[in-house]
Amino acid sequence: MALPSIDTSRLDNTLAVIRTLRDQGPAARIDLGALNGISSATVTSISAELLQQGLINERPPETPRANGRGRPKTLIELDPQAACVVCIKLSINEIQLVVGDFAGQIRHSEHHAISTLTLSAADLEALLEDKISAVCTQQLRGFQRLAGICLAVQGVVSSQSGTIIWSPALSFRNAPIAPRLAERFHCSVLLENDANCIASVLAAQPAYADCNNLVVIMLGYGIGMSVLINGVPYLGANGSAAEFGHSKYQPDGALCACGRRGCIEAYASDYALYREASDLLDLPTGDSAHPSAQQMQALTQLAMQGDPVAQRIYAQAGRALGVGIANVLALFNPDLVLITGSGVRGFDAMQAAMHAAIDDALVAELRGTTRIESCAWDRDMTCMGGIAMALNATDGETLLDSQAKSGSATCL
Amino acid sequence: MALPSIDTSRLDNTLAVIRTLRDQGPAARIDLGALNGISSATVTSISAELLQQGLINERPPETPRANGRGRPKTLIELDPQAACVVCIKLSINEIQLVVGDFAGQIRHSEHHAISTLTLSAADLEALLEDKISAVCTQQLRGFQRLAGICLAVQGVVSSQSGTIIWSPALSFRNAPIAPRLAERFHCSVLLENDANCIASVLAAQPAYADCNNLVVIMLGYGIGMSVLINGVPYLGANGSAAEFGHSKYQPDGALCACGRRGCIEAYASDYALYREASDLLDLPTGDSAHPSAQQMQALTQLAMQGDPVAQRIYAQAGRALGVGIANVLALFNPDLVLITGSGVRGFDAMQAAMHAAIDDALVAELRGTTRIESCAWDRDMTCMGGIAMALNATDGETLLDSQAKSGSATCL
DNA sequence: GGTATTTATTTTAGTGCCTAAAGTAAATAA
DNA sequence: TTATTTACTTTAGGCACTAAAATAAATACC
Repeated sequence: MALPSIDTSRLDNTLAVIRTLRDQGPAARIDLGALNGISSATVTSISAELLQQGLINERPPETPRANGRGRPKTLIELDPQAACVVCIKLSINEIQLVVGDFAGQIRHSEHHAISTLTLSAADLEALLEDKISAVCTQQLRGFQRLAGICLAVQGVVSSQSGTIIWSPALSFRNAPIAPRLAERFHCSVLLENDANCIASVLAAQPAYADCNNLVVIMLGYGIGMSVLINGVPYLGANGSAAEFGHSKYQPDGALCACGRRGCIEAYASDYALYREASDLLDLPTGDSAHPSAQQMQALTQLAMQGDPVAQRIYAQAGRALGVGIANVLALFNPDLVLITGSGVRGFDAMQAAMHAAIDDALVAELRGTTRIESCAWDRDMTCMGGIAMALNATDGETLLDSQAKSGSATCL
Repeated sequence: MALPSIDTSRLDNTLAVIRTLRDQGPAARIDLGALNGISSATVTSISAELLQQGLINERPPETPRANGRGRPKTLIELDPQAACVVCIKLSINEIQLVVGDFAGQIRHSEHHAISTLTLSAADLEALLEDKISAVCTQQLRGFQRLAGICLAVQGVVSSQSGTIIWSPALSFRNAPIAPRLAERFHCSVLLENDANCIASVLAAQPAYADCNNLVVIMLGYGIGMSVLINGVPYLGANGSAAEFGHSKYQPDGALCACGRRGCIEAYASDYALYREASDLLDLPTGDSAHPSAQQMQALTQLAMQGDPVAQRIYAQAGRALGVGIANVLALFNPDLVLITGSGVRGFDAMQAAMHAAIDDALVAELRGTTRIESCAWDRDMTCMGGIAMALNATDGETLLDSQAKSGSATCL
């Protein structure tokens, strides 16, 4: 039972104003009131505090006056320097570091090739500390504070305890990495599944704004999923919810990277497709258990050009994906299933078989009104989502902190 | 984005007091404060209003004084007469009507044998109106108001629109029944899936109180499921979430009542078990497509007594159930999966195969810490849950209503 | 039996947050 | 220059809460 609490309306309203400014950009007090269902008098009061705390700025009036008569609006905007967050994406053999400012804009991005599978837990911790320190020294001049760090990891993570339970990028398990970093950098550290980060970005797009139940499936080396219920990632009891890739297509079917048989991932992931294909087709040589983007590109192209063997392999993947999605529809009944990730490059070759499998598996009543769509992907989306989530998670702290020192400016 | 709202704390706190009294029985103001995180001064104020509105009563002090010194507690309790709700359970060839009072106690229960599959939508509406009217006339004397009606239905329902989308008990589809009844009886009508009602009852039990993510699987003629996330049933976009019975075991497998192939239900439901068994075993004659409790009892008994054919059939059902549960674990990662329903009578015969299938399907990291348990079932649980849900849903209205007439007593 | 002590409830005084309405500011239109 | 329009700020008042004081109703102790 939810405890009915003391009045938190001032905090709620202040956070709502900050988030509206972040999502929609500079806005007038009267509009902030309308958007958030509060009176403009209250916005005046809130914005006076935020100004005093240095979290927002008033925009100078535009010289070429906007349309309409009456007193012109005075726009307020987040002070980008008020805080910053760092997002680190950890994937197989690569880490990406991104810095975002208080207004949610990306300020800096860097990639590092690292053979992640050879790291020990201590190595990873040292590596991350090192990279984050370097970014702090080089990129965070002028920011009032480092509000938080988001670690976006492929695999199963426990956000609550900040533990990486199991990641395909790492050879060790159960690493409580977030508390370590939090202690080292004196800020809150958010540990997130990469699919949840991407889903948060997608959910913020106007085209998907009306989806209260959104499922995002990420095709790539592995297969990930995120379920957003009213915009919030569904995590389950210990963070291993939404493991679509390891739901079943065929009991006793193909071997999966997890060690079990018949997982969707064992049919429709990059490594599964390439495993099937490499014996039968003339494809670029290389580590066929960890196919590169070039290798996958070659395979996809064969299917697109009509090669029957490649087409058969993609159709099989589509069927597995379709049965998996049918289960997702039956169990989650989402408004929308969005398929993305680097693997969407081959989606056209899977699509027909996938839809056939879904129609075959479920009667219309259970398919419901769920839309199933694919969506373009780029590799920066994860960190954009991580930045947004880290800011959201730390706004309360930032507020408290700036109330405490209330104006006495200290820089990093 | 959630709109930060005007201050609803008085309403929240009042509802919290009412619910605490319903869940825990009579309580003192000071305890109500402690339980809900509000001051006893506030409870005094709230309870004064509720007394004036006739929703609660003060208990006379107990004559043999309780232990301890100091001023004795004055217990307040819900006035059972302040309101009542009716729950109707609609299942194959039977409807049950139950009356509950404002304190959540069952006051009356009746069963009617009805051949539900021959009803038209209009017939059903007329039937329900008739039965509810009769109950109102005979059973609701003395209650201040009929706060609401809960219709608990097997199958897919849209709670939002009050439409029965698809039920195995009915031969028609898409019946907007709830608005009709609401109009007829001038009260709010809640349409719920039967599994959600049962899950609500189970979730309220102290043994399962710490489960934020609870999955309840109902074995019976069909197979139903309810997912409770923080105590609230997860409904999905149009109410067809948690259709575990129609998630897949084997693409192109056994034929299901839904018309598709390979559903879990096509292996582990009563009709599936009996279909397999009736050709091979000497079982009571009768409609083997809709086996009775007696028929199922006979089949279960054979398996329990060691009949190898019956055991093989139950083991197969267990495997299907296991694969289905593995998918549920991968996708929902609940704290607890509770297996109940009339079909638990045969659970012992399925259990070993089920656990083997789960272990086979999922690595330990994905099985996580989920407990999988079975739990006894009785046929009144659905309506108990319906009563509880209806009361919860209508407390706000009851409050408003009694504020409006504020003391001027009118009886039904 | 009469006080002291303990515990529960009610009353009082004060705070925080919000809103509507009135007042002020800053523009354009006439 | 004045009227009108629109945005923002100030004022006055209300509601809900809490802490602390006051009151109530018991038991414990002498």
